[in-house]
Amino acid sequence: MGLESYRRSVSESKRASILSAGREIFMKHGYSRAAVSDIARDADVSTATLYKHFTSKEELFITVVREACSDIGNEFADIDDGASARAVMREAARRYLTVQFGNNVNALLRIVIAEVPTTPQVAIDTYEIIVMRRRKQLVSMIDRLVERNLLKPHDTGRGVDFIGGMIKEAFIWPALFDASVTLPDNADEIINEAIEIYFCRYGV
Amino acid sequence: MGLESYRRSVSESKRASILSAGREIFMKHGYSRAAVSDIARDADVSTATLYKHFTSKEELFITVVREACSDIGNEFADIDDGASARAVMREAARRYLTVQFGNNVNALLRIVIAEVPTTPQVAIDTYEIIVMRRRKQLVSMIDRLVERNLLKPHDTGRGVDFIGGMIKEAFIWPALFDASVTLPDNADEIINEAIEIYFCRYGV
Amino acid sequence: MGLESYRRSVSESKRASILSAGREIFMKHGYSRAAVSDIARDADVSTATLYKHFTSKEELFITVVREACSDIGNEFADIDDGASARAVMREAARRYLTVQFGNNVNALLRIVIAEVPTTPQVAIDTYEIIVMRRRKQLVSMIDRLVERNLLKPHDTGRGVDFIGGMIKEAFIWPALFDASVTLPDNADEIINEAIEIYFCRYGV
Amino acid sequence: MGLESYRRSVSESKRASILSAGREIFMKHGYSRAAVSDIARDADVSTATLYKHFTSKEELFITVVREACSDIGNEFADIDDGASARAVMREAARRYLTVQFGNNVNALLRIVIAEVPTTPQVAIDTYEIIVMRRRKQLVSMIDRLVERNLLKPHDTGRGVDFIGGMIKEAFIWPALFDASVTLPDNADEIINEAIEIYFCRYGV
DNA sequence: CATGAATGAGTATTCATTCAT
DNA sequence: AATGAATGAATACTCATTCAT
Repeated sequence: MGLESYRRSVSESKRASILSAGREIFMKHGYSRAAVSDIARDADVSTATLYKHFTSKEELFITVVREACSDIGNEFADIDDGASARAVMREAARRYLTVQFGNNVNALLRIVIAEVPTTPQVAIDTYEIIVMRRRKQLVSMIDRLVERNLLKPHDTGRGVDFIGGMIKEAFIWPALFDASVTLPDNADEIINEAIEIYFCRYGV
Repeated sequence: MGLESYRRSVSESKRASILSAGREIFMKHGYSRAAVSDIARDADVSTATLYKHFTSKEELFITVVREACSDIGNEFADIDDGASARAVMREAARRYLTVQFGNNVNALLRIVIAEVPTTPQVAIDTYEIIVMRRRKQLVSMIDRLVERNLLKPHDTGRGVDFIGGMIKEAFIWPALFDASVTLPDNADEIINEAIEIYFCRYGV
Repeated sequence: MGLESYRRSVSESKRASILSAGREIFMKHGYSRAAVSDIARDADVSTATLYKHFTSKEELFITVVREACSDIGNEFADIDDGASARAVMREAARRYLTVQFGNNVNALLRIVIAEVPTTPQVAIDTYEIIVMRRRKQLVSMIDRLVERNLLKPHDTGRGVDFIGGMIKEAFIWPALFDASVTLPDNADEIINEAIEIYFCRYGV
Repeated sequence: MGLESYRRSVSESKRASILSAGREIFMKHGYSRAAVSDIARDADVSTATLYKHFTSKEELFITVVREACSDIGNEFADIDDGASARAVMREAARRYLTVQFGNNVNALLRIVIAEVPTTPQVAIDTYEIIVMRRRKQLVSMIDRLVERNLLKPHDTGRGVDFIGGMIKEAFIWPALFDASVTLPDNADEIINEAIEIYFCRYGV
């Protein structure tokens, strides 16, 4: 029993180090140019062991992406929903960007997008997590603002798309094309203006 | 002389067919998985001929991207700038999306983004064309609406980013992750609402 | 442990067969026309395995040359240094030629010389082994003859060059230009005359 | 007639410039790595024209070698044969080395040697010119010294081989393995000592 | 369970030679 | 006669995956 659990924990730790090495290598070189043998080396396991844990490079990649995305969507969980509407939305935007840039999600997005022609499902799944899961959280957040009569009743799903689009255009889109792009200094200013636009239309 | 011009025309036509085949293959398989030999075969030339025209796979790819982008930015040229502000903006949005989906620019964007880690300059250049060149056209378009007193004076550059972001979020972003995505039926509806939001804030 | 040593022995044997096949192919076709894939085939390994053992064609070639030269310089070790001066020198000349023709060193020299413009260091290194290492042995051999008062004191380094040159001119030089040249029947006669010349000048 | 001779002269000049370019490129890169198209470019002709003059790369190479060797053997023609034996031999050695190093014959020799496995006849022919033709001249030169009773009667052919070997060992052999080797400063000293050795044995 | 050696199926690129004009 | 575009065959090297121990 003890032996078995020891083995399992060793195995788990190997799996984790493979995933970590995989994440690093995939981010650095993209999918095609990432070499499985490099990942195995960096994870201090043999390629055979790697293949015991993941049946193919593709599966490894998918798992890396999933793990990397696992936190996404929870970043809005504990936002103070008693605050002013503007404060709630500002906080949401900040957390969104913090996760996106802090976890280097952009680098992963790039690779996922790159693999659309060859493994379309990965990209679709990732979109589901990266965009739709967050969207759901944000929609219910906005819905609560409507309930509190801080916003007019409106199509809040579409509303989230609109304000999300404004934020993405300013911060994510440039970062997608240039790995060296970081959050600009005037981020708050842009966020605030986007929120004002939103309130112009949907504020009470 | 006749010989020379004959040769040039043959050569031009080969070059064109290489570019066309390259475009197709790159779009279908992405950069890394596209085989130069496949491109040559589809273009009905030998690989050696291909290499006479383009010194490397990378150069071929860059040229494909450039040609595909050559029209971009001109799509707004002849918009009737005497029309109503809403009409002008609606027309611009439509043309933007028509070019984007009609020329399958999204597929190229995917590949360009994929190559950010290995050939960053290509992505940066492409961003310049795809985003900045259009942005400039759109900004001067909006500026004219301001001049005509149809919009309040405002930071029109940032304005273009905002409305562009709203449009992209709804149409381009999903298409980036899923090659089968097309323009939805309710496109006009979304476009109109985005424009209304814009007018709420910046309309007279 | 058993596994490891088994693996090592398999690996060693593959390495050896690659070197042997490489030597044969290089000798038959020269460096440029030797195909790595042919070497792999003859060695009964895949090209990938070959590249596990040697990182490039060049490295394989260098190793082939080194192995082929590994004996060189030792051929004079156990010459009876109590014999007459003429006998000692005759024996040295014979052994020199035996190694040179027996191991087909001439064929390797050809290839090394061929690669002077592209990989100069290989040739310089090989010269060091083929010429200088032997020279050192021979010089100390002659020095002992001087010590024994069988030869007058003289610049023995230059002396070795002179007698070596006479031998090479007669046997090696023609073999360098014609792969079918072998040791002629009257070799001894020529060797003896060269030695006589030497004694005329440097004998007591 | 005038037209025809004009054409012939143009053709001759093209041929000459191909040979000259070929010589340069072959010397710089060796045979295998020399590109026919580069030679054509440097000679300012099309590849097709090149192939009108020479049916193959090999034939071009052979011709280059032949032309480069055409002067060889004549360098001893006008040596003052009334001078002292030592002076005659010293002068011959000097001229030999001047031609060898001045015309960069060593570089050509390298390539010829390199091609022994693939085109053996070229090397054999070249050996005939480089070694045997000169040998004949030198033998008759030595014979005259014997006639003049400045040297004892002896096998002058073998004698030339011996003294030639001593010279080659000191100067040519190192240059063969290292393109940067030039004639050393103490060349005369070595030449003189070789000649002394010769006189020890064959002088009157 | 873990290994690392082995592989087969690719891939980009080059070059001597030919051929239509 | 001269051209230069075109080619087919070749070649060094890579990598995801498997398998004997």
